[in-house]
Amino acid sequence: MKDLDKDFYLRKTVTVAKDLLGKYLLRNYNGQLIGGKIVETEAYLGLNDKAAHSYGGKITNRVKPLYGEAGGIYVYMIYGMYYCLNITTEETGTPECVLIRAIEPLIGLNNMSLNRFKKEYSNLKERDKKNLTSGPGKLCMALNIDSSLNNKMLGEELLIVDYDKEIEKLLEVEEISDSNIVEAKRIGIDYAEEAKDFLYRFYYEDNKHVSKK
DNA sequence: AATGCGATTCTCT
DNA sequence: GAGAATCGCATTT
Repeated sequence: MKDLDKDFYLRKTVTVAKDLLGKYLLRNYNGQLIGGKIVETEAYLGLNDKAAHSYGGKITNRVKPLYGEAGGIYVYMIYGMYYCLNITTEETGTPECVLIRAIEPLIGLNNMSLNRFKKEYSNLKERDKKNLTSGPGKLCMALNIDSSLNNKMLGEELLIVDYDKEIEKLLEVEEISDSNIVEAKRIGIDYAEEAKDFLYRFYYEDNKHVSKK
């Protein structure tokens, strides 16, 4: 199990967003790994993307991580109560990133359930099992991702890896097989004028942990 | 110093 | 489908 190379993130943001589907997002949590398979992402391009925090190349305290090295972590708070996780892409100085919108929970189910619902996973109804990590705020809650990770690099507390034998051993439930990748408009950015129609959202068509169909 | 609001989620209806 | 929760940050005074 090895973190993806920096070169993976040193590519077009839209390409990275699409290629992150199927990778495994893992959180180092109390000495254990918890997480699952990425099933939904969005690309945010920066300079010409009115939906992006870095639109026009603005540099504020909040968005500084976006200007850092590819493979960095950008976590911001939204609506005063949720966090969203992004991974930076492209060359240093190019403020672009990929928002991780949903994962399929596969490893550390009970820990994720306790973080989200203060209940054992075995006590969850089907509805809540589906709800565990099916949204950007939800997955941050389940994986205990907050602003303490902001502006750090992937690899220690948080990592993204390819499927391999080690991952296979950690799986606690059967995976949903990868289906068609859908390209869609991004969620929650109706204010972004022409950018609201960009097809920068990607998800697996048949995966039930995608936030919205 | 004050204001306005959001890359969301949950609970009702 | 509508409304509330809740606060850090960007922008304006």
